[in-house]
Amino acid sequence: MSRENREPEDGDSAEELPEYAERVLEVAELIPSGRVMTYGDVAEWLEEGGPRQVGRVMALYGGAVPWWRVVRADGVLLPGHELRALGHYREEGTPLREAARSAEGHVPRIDMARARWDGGGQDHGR
DNA sequence: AGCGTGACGAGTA
DNA sequence: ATACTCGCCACGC
Repeated sequence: MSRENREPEDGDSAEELPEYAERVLEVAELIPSGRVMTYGDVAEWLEEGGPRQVGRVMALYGGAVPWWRVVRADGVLLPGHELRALGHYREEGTPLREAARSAEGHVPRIDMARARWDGGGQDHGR
């Protein structure tokens, strides 16, 4: 019960963001500094779509929000933006998991067990 | 209309 | 720990 609320959104400009995208970005902005949420978590929170849909939104409009706080469930940093993300994580104190042996070019992953944010038990208009 | 692709995720080998 | 498969769903060709 969510796939029928389609708004044609005619030629009027100013807001071309699909409602779903807007919600995803909204959640992304809620994530506290130093914490992260997975794509799947966001989707569950919204009770709509799935990880891939959230990922699509982030890929397209993520630049407008703290995109580094929305991560993959396995904690792997976003390919292509690893250094930028890493900078934010170190700055925010996000728990990271570095390999015991530091190999060159190896990038740390997020310590999901500690960094994952559940939503703080907040309510999201339900 | 089918088919491949993806800022995904969980399960299996 | 890595590799592969399958399920998922919106998009583009």
